[in-house]
Amino acid sequence: MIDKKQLKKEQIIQSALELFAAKGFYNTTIPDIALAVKMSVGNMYNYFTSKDVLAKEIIKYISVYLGQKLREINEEDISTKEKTRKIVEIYFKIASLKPEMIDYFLRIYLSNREVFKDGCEGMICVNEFVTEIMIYFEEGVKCGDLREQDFFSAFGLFMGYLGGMVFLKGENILPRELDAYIDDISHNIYKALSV
Amino acid sequence: MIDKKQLKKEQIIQSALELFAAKGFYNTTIPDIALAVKMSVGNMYNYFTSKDVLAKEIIKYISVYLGQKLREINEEDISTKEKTRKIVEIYFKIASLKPEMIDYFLRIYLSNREVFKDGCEGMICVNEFVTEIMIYFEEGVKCGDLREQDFFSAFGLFMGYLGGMVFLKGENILPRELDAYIDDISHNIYKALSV
Amino acid sequence: MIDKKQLKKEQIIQSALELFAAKGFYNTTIPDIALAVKMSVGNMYNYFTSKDVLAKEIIKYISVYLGQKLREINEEDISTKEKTRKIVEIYFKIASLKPEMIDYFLRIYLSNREVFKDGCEGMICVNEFVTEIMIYFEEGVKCGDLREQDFFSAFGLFMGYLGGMVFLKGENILPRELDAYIDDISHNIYKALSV
Amino acid sequence: MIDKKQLKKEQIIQSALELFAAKGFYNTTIPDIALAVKMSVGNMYNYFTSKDVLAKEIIKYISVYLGQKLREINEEDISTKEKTRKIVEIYFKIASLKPEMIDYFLRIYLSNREVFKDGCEGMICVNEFVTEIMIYFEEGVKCGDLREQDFFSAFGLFMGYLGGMVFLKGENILPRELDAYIDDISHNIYKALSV
DNA sequence: GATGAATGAGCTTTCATTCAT
DNA sequence: AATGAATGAAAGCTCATTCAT
Repeated sequence: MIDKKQLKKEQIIQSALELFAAKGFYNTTIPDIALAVKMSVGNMYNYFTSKDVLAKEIIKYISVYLGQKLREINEEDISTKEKTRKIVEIYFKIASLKPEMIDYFLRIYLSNREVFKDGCEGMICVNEFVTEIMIYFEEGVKCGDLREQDFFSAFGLFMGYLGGMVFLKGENILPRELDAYIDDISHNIYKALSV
Repeated sequence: MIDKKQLKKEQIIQSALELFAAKGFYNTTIPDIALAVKMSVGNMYNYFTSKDVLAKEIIKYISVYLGQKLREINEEDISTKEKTRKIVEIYFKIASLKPEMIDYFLRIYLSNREVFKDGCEGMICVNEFVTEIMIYFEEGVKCGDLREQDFFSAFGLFMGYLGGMVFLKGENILPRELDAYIDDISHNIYKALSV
Repeated sequence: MIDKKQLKKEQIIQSALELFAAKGFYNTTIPDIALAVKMSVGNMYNYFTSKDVLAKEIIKYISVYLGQKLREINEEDISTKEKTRKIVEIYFKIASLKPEMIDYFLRIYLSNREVFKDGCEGMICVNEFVTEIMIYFEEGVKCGDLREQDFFSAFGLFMGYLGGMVFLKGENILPRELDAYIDDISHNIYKALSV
Repeated sequence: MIDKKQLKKEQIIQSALELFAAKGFYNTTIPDIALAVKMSVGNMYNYFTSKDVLAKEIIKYISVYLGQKLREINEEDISTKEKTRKIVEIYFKIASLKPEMIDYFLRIYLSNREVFKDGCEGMICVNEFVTEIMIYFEEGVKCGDLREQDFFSAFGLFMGYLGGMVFLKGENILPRELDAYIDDISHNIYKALSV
């Protein structure tokens, strides 16, 4: 019983995620989502008390997903340089295979402050994801690979860079596929952060 | 006479820019803007044929403004390293003094594709700005300071990084002022891009 | 359930028909209609996707209604002369008892081309009605009562004449009631069309 | 001086007539008309105190024009039968050469009661035109060609028929040109009205 | 849990008319 | 006479949310 409800919830999250990422938060209506999940509009509200709440649950869902992927890399016994590359790889892989996730992160979560204002202050809703980047960075520093510096500067570099590239890709501005940039980008990042 | 109309237009652009950046495109209404310019709703449409058109004029206005600032740096007779630092400085300075400009760029222009779809394809509406970054990069390569690589990879690094930092600042996540990061960031960028 | 929705739809059609006929298409607002049906504005759009669509459904509704009345006359086993008179009679009867129908036909449907342009090309939306006039005419020709001539010439005479009279009545120009003209008019029409 | 103003007025009437006939009363704006006359919106109001007043002046202008054409026929020394034909001919000729006039009559004047309600009661604004039809009819009766009957019945036949044909033509429903129907129609009308 | 009709506030846009110049 | 910026009321339509069933 309880599992069934959880399952429905995740179906809604997945469909809403795709629609929000594709059309934007304000251009996606609850009826749109209900249609996609093949559920009545009214019933949607038995699972999420409002559109905003749904949006917040989605970003948490994404954070957990991405955090999990990063954790797997962090747990590997490889050099910081290799980790750096693997993170770039997985980020671009997700951007290719599940573009709605990265898109949601960049275009919905980062850009609609008013929606996430209450309940996602600071990094509450992307906690799992940020934590893994933090671990990557701190371990890199600890083992002497990375230069000690303000974490946020490193975080901004890493995430801003990757996000920027996905943005450019989304605008059809990049002349090549994302994968083609993996070498350049991981090289640049490691070069910037290393001692 | 003709000047007066142009002046009013710029007043609208400035007010709308602030409101859009502060509250988002869909949460800013034409009546909101009209109120801010002390003008009737109907009269707004004598200056801009639609809300979308206004949004597009704003991004062009910003692009010209930022482009001009960057051009001044590009025209200085200084090393690439110094230019890199000056660009970071000016970007953060604008983000502090006219935060609505960078916010508009990041949260309105980059995130509401549907609004800018027609008329701002590719980089049409941010042309002036991008061009200057391109000049910075190509001259850096030419004089042997920067490593030759795909421009977009370099562009993504530079702009993604700076944008990311402003985002973090906007979320009140950064423990220090933006200025405090200038050293780290310009160092990181130059290190990443240099030969 | 399904019947209930259909019923509401017809209530809207009836109320809108009356309002459009009385005040014109552009002077009747959706709020006006909603008020008349005691329904919220928003809910109106659960029944008709736009004001134009509503207008088109109304003309089809009228066409079916009038067509049905004419079919009953066509199916009677009487002379063409008698049929002619009965058609004039029923037309004037409807113009008296349900004046909104004829008014809608003459003043809304015929006069607002732009509204009916898409979806009511040619005679699509008044098909049932025109068909019966065609049957009346062709049978009259076949049995030797009516002169063979271009159908549209006969149609224009019949419908233009009746419409013209209702117009004059509507303008309070006619000195007598419509019924008082039945003899003259059916005589004139039959005289004009007969061999 | 006074002539110049009168001239401008007629230019406005002509342009407005075309626009109203083509796009309808409510879809033609004062700016539209001003543009067509190459005059400022504000100045329009020095010639006509309101859009409604303009519409009324136009119908009077048309009535005078059509009345004049009919008077010429009425003054000819020909049989009623020939007059009937000539009236049909001139009506169709105008419908071909100056379609905006007949269209205005049928689609603007007859269909937008609310606009002409005050100031064009009864037949005030189409007086010249109706008068000539009346003269045609009464002279026809006097000389023994036409059957004595209620004038409005005859008027409705004549005008309803001709208007109906032009309507059908306007809807692209008629398979042939209007001229091709002149024989049939004048025959039908004369047959209907003659003794 | 499930349905979808119902609500109503709110949005963008239009336009006849006015008025300062 | 002439201009066209300015006004502001009102329109069509949307949509998050509620609620009777």
